[in-house]
Amino acid sequence: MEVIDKWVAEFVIRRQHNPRVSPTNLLSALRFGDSADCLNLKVSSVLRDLSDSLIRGSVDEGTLDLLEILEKLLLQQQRSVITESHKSAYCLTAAECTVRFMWPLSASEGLFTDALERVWTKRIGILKESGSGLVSDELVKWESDLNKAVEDPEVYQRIRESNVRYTAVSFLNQLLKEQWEVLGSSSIESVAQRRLLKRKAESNVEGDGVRNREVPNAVDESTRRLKSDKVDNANERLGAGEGEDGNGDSRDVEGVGCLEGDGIDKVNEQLSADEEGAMGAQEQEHEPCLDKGDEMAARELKDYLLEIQRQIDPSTRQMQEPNNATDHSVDVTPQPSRVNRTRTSRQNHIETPDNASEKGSSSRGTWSGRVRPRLSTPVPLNVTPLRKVDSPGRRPKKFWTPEEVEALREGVKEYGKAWKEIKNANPAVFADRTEVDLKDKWRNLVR
DNA sequence: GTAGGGATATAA
DNA sequence: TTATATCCCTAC
Repeated sequence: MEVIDKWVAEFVIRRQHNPRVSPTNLLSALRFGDSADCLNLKVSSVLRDLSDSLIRGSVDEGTLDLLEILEKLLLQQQRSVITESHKSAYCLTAAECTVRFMWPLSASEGLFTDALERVWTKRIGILKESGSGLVSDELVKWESDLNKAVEDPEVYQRIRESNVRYTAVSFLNQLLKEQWEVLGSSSIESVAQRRLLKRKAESNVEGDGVRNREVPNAVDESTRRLKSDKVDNANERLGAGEGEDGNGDSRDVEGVGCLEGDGIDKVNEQLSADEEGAMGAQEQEHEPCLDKGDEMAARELKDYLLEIQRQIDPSTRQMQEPNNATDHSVDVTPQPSRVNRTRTSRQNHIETPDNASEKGSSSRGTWSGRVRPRLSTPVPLNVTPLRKVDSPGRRPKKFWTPEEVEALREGVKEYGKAWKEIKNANPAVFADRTEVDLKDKWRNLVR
């Protein structure tokens, strides 16, 4: 069952931000060891935490912790070269952790010198002693400039007015994109894709008896690696899309990368493309290696996860709503089998309560071409709420984006605490914010 | 229009 | 239970 445990953990960690699931806690709860075969899982966990931090708009010393942990994990994976995006993300995040305390007009006031000591002298001092690859020339230059800022008001002002946060977020996003691509698709999704491809191939054989011979695609390769890994449990590796040299196949990355793109929808696109051809010869050769029981269990687990997610997780449903303010939202809505849907319905489909219930009703039939495990239909409780929960008069909670925070800081610098003027000066940025929101946020920022 | 306290939701 | 972020209400 250990294999299935890992598949589920990997799948849950890699899916869209879920405030109910902490990747770190999940790994701890499932009590995976520190063996090398769990490294990909741990890397996924750190990337998920980083991604969640960015979704929350957090670029802080917790981000530095995650970047340091990521470096250690990558080194354990024998990836001896730390990428430039990793170095730059760390450098700019460290800078942001200091610059954020530069709001007083001079270095002698506020918490700037405290932050300088905490982040650069202590934290980065330890990094230097350990010979960390995160200590770059850029980092050393920033350290020098920030130390100069303590004595030189001009340097202080120059750094104070720079938009470090934006650059830090850009590098963090770049780092996440690169690392997710290296990890490739999750094990469960790889097996699910392969199963669907196989079914399609079988139907082609039954239909016309002619098979096109085609070079096995990245999905096949992922599955092959997964299956061979299963045979050799001691060396089992997750992240089936990763190549032997750590560089994922480009087609795999683009078509099957499951997180920061369109998730499962991209998987379907990959399937769509592959379905135009037929299964390659190697596909047949590898088939006997995978235990049927595990294969079916993996598929059922995936179905369960998606269904449970859709049925009981309001936060996820909110993520799936169109026009969500969060750019990072990923559509993980289970798509009906291509056999049962048209291209236009897929391309033009917009999630609404009506068609959501329509999907619910279809759960009694087949999904992805097979019988889906039944879940009892949730019955709304007919009780009087003890207190209001998001009453009609209350706006939905909307977290501040880095752009809004930056605009607010700039506004305070220019107009002081004239919230109305700040809002009017940035009508586009603060379109969804009242002047009271600005005041509340500023109160929160200076706490 | 702004400040401050309270209510609510969520994560640790 | 506590801390934090966001939203709401009300006094000035």
